[in-house]
Amino acid sequence: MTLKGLAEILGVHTSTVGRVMDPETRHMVGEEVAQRVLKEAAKHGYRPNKMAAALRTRRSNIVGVMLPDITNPVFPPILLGIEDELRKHGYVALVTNAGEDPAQQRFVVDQLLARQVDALILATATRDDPVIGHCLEAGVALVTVNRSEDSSRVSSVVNDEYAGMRLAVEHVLALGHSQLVHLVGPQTLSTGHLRKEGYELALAAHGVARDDVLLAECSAYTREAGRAGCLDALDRYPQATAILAGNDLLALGCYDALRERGLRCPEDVSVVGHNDMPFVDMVNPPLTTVRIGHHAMGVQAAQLVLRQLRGEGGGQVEIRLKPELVVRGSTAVPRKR
Amino acid sequence: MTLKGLAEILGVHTSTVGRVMDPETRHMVGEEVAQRVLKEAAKHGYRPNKMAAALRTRRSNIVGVMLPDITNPVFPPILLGIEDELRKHGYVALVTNAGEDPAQQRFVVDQLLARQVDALILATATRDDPVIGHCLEAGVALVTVNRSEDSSRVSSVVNDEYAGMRLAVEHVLALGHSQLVHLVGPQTLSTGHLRKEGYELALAAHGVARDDVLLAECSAYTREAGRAGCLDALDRYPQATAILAGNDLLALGCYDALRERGLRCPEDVSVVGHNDMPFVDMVNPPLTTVRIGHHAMGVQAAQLVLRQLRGEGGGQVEIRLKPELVVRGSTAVPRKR
DNA sequence: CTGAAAGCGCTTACAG
DNA sequence: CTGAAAGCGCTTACAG
Repeated sequence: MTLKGLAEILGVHTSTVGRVMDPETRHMVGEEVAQRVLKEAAKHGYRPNKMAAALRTRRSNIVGVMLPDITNPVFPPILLGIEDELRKHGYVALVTNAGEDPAQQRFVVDQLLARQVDALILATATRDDPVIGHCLEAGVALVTVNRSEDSSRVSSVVNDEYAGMRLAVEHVLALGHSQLVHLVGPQTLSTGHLRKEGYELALAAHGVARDDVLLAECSAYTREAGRAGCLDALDRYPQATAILAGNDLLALGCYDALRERGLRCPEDVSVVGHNDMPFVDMVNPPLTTVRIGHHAMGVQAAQLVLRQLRGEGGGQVEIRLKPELVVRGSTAVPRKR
Repeated sequence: MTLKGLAEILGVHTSTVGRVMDPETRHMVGEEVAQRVLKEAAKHGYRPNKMAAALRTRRSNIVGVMLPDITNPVFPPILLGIEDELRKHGYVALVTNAGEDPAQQRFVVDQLLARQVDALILATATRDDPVIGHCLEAGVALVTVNRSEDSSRVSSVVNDEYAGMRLAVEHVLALGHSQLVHLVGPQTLSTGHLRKEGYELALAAHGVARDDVLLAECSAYTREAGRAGCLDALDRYPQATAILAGNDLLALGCYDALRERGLRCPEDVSVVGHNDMPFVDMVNPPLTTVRIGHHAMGVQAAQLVLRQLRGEGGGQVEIRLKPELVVRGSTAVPRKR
């Protein structure tokens, strides 16, 4: 059933029916006519075609969301936050998984743009992201979530990574550890980079000598990469008693590596994660980690992009959420040596 | 940039440009003209407006996907499977979280329909689902994934729940357990209902007396409900040595409950889950569970709905995937009593 | 308060 | 091989 169809049945003009269907313009129509229209529409289960409306108004009320991997447990809560907030304002999210490959991401962005999204929320940003340039050229409203670019050409909502790493460092220092290794996440990502800097900054603030700032690289935020990175760290720094992992997935990989080497956590080595993703309180041992407000991050990202759409500019901003330390069983006083 | 804009620049008719843009009709246009059009389009970064095309052709190439809760780790892999398959065929998924409330789900379905989705994949189905009736009335292509209705008015892709429960039952029986409790999931859902039946059937097949078919109900598939259900089971059946949980979340709730009661798993009580969701191999103890092919389920659901869209009817079907038992540390020989 | 008309950006049957 | 025209279902400036 269409506007035209209803109009014919009712013997009025389509524009009259159209005005009744929109609460904003309903008052322009006589009360009696409006009631007849409404009744007839309900009778036929009339559902306005939003695509046609979008074509006409050049507003789809759709926000595209690009994720690197929905299977990574940090993203569902972010997505939930985005959706909750968008829905409140009459928007929907068009979510797609694009992986980490820029070519594929570009393709996905083009798909989203071809579908006339009003704005884009990217959870895929790298520190120097060619895809973002592409989006900017297209002139869509744009916000980055969870990760940010180094340049500030686009607004973002992120965790305060320095603060998070400082919490982790101070926790193990307070326990009495002096030989810490940071399992560094991908340096192409702001999270990996800033956590590394945060680690170095926190150690410096506590007067730790440069030579005692131990690092081991992980190629990706995966359990497997964490295992490899941890094995490497154990080889190179046998003196280490605490591992600060770049995220929880890496921390779980550490568990694998420690088990392989016959080391116990936390008796031999303490481990701290990052994210507090679901169920890390159930692993063995329960993971001490830095909790990031992923849902809130999604909400803020949606609000930010909506503000852009309303033209409430105010320039590029970066919104940083404060993380929180969650102490569980994977950290303890260091072993005697 | 639009077709019209390009046509004006090139001095040809919009329909000519349109024909060039579509690979299917490109051959209708002279080689030389086609090349000029393509070059000009590339130069302006022309991106066809799919909404306009959808309006005209009455085909959006969008499939709506409704999930109860993206935060539940079983859904991301399903979603990934759906997206992978849809993308191959030029479709995109419009994913929304709707929770378990039918009124909210109805609202969400209406949103999706208003956005002109060609088809719907529901991961929210209940055994008798009013929302499905609503979808059917609207006349969209429709498939149910992971869960199914009791009536067979709609095609579905599900796990073979009887087979899964039989694997679980035979595993603990083989270990020597004789007093099993099944932590029953919600009976409004096909998964909860069929796993319960599968449990009863498997026990019957092994000649277990009716009085030894122990059950405890859980109100939802959550860790908290699993804890409550397990506590209840421990009170009512102190003789039980093995718990077969309706899903992994319930199984994790059992871990909480057992810990509260000072019982060890698997020494005092064995626990089997269902789903093999991510990271249950890392909990303490690693969970023995029934692995369900969620990604494959998503792929099949997408294929099925695409087949419907192509008009390859063949009536309503139910595709059942075979589960697989994954034995880990949460099951062992029963304690001496 | 209501109607007539134009147009959003495409696609496609019909001509030539 | 190319063009002219109609129309998908809306919205909205303009009349009356």
